Amino acid sequence: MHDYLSGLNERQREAVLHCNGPIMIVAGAGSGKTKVLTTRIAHLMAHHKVDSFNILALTFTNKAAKEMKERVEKILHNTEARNLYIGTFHSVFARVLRAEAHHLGYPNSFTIYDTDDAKGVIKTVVNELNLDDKVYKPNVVYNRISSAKNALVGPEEYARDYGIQQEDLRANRPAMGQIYDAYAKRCFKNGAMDFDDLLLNMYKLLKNYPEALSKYQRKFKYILIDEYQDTNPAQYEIIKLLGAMHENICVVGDDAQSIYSFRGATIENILQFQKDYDDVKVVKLEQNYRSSQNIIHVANEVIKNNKGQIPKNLWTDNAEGEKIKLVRTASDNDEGKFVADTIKELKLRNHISNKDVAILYRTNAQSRAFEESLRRLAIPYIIYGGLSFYQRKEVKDMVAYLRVIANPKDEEALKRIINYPVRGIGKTTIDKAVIFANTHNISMWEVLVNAQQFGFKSGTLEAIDQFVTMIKMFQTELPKRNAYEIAFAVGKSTNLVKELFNDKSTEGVARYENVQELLNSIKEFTETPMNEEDGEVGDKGLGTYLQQITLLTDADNKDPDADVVKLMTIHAAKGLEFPVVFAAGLEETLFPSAMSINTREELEEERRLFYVVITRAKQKLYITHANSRYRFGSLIQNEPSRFIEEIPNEFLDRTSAGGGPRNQTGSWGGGSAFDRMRGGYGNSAQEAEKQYGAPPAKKAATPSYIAPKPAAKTVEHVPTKDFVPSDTTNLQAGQKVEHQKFGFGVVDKMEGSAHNPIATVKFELNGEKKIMLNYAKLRIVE
DNA sequence: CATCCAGGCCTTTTT
DNA sequence: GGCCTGGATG
Repeated sequence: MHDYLSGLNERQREAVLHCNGPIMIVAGAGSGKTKVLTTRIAHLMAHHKVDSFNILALTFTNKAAKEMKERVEKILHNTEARNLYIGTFHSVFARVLRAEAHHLGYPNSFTIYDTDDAKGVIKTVVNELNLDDKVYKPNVVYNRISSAKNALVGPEEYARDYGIQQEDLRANRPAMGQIYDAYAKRCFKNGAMDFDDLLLNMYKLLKNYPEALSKYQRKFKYILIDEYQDTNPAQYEIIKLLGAMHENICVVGDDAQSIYSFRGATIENILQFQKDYDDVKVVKLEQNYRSSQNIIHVANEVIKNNKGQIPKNLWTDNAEGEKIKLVRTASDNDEGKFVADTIKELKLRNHISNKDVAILYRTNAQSRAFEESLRRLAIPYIIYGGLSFYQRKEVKDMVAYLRVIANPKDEEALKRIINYPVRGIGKTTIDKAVIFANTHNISMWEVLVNAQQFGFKSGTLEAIDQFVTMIKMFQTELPKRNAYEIAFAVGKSTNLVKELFNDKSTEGVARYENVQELLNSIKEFTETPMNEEDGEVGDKGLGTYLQQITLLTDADNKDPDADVVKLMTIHAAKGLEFPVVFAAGLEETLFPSAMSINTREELEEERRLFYVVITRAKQKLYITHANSRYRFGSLIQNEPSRFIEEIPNEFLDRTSAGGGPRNQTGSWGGGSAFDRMRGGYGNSAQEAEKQYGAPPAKKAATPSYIAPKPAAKTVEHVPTKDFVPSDTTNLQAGQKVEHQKFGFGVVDKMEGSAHNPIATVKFELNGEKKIMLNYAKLRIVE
């Protein structure tokens, strides 16, 4: 008997001990599924002597993957776990595709486009197809293409599908298929895959290249999948192909926690799994080890309102616990204050640490009020979500250089840096280069390399030549140097780092620090040992690094153990647990979202989301909602969420804060926070000021005695019919000139350098203007 | 060619 | 309330 088995309950042990054949573990919230998964992996290795190289575990987030790996290591007391293939679908497939790229015609240093890059490509092709970008908004198009890919519908299938055509026609977007096709072709030409391509191409690889299929089928003898309820059809088909040889597939999921249908996830996968294999073992984990009885009761009551679930009965041995506190506040700011005050109270009286607390909400925009109130009480916090470190402008700029060096076909990256820092290759030149590239069916990079054949002006040509020479220089260094050395050299010779260093504004300093941090991260990457395998390009090279960082999220850079209050969306909180949870913004139109109340399916997903947030809490759960809040800059009134009514009254402890009548303070911490906040609508601002001090200075309002600056209206001038700009190199004071917009005038004086001459012109209709001759077009009249 | 500002548009949720 | 885009301007 292995001692790691002793901590398991009967069902859990059953799931761990089952070795060969398909198994589905229906794991309720907090029922120890990670424990089961990790123990199962450990058991396969320790007991069944399965080689760690032959186990594949797919997770939903990098965080989950990392945790799983660490826990297996802990159980086994050795470093064998390092060889496991554990990662997100996206990162594991990226790794495979890197090794097999040649089959699909991609370079193995293919770029992975994040959402912004992808939308950039969409903008480009919509433009090139002369379509209206108001109709074909990048967001809309991106989502449509993404859904298609997640359902394994390629551009050809898309064009052929009658139903899809009808949908697009009805939506007044008949050219969607055309855009999809152009987009896919452009990405391929750029040597780039978007997130969804990682799935789609993985599927194509396994489907169309039997030798690749059998290679990975033989490699992955055991496959485990976490958060199975959130997989989409593409992922499903890939798993089916990969597992077809051994059928040792273990999926773990909870239909009640399926919250990613907007990403193409479908619960169907759970039902289909049982149909696809004859002898699926099903194990239900129903005992919850996380939460108090009250919390579990409430969760069960809520989810009961959904139709058609896998029947299960989540129960717990834990203590009854406290009631759920339901708190109404007057405004979103009061909600913030209430939460911050309560946290302070809990720390004081209940010895709760910052890190025990999470504030969870439906939309990222809700974080603002909490940030402000936490800052006022000096409670340290961290926000998950929002921009990943690698999506910040300055970091992305630097990364774009590296991308171009690793994959010069990457047009998005190329466009980003070709004139950054400014080197005189402007929009006109870029547009021209792209058009040349399209008409000659070569990459933009190739146009630049052969620029002299395309008739650029000599100045531009020189700038292009310098740029090309620099990139080429780095490319020759590529085989000899590691990612860090290259990155460091890029920072130096582009002056990028220096430029940021010289910017002493607050943001400038932050930007400089971010780039330094980027360099550190690259260094760390090059110094961390990594398991390499035959046939893999897994090296310390730049390409590997770049592919990896695109798949990192914001959460991956944060220390999960830091003693800070955590703020995040409910989606981001999936799989996590906290002693104290604030579920905020339980209001109609916000939660459930106004976008998701039109069909039963949508509403049920919102309810599952509510279920998820409830079951994150171990001991204390607060549900808050505000009477009114700011949205899009204007104040709106919200009814309490319909989900609140689904909680039986006996589990609730109702209170209001920051206005309205006060009921009872309940059994928690004396309620002094409420006493201080009984301000009500009218004076809550003043009350707050007394408590917290004056709010941070707002931008000073324009004093009323200063008249608003009258906009200097330009008197319209219609240029002479055959307006042709003159050569103004030798323009002298006293000459009469015509300006396209300002009309006729006389040159008053000449200043500026020969490089950048500036003429002061007195116009007949528009007064005196300084005209930069390099840019403005003047016709010399006499 | 680059920068600044006004006005439009937005918000689900994420690898 | 904040971000991005596009037009005006030097």
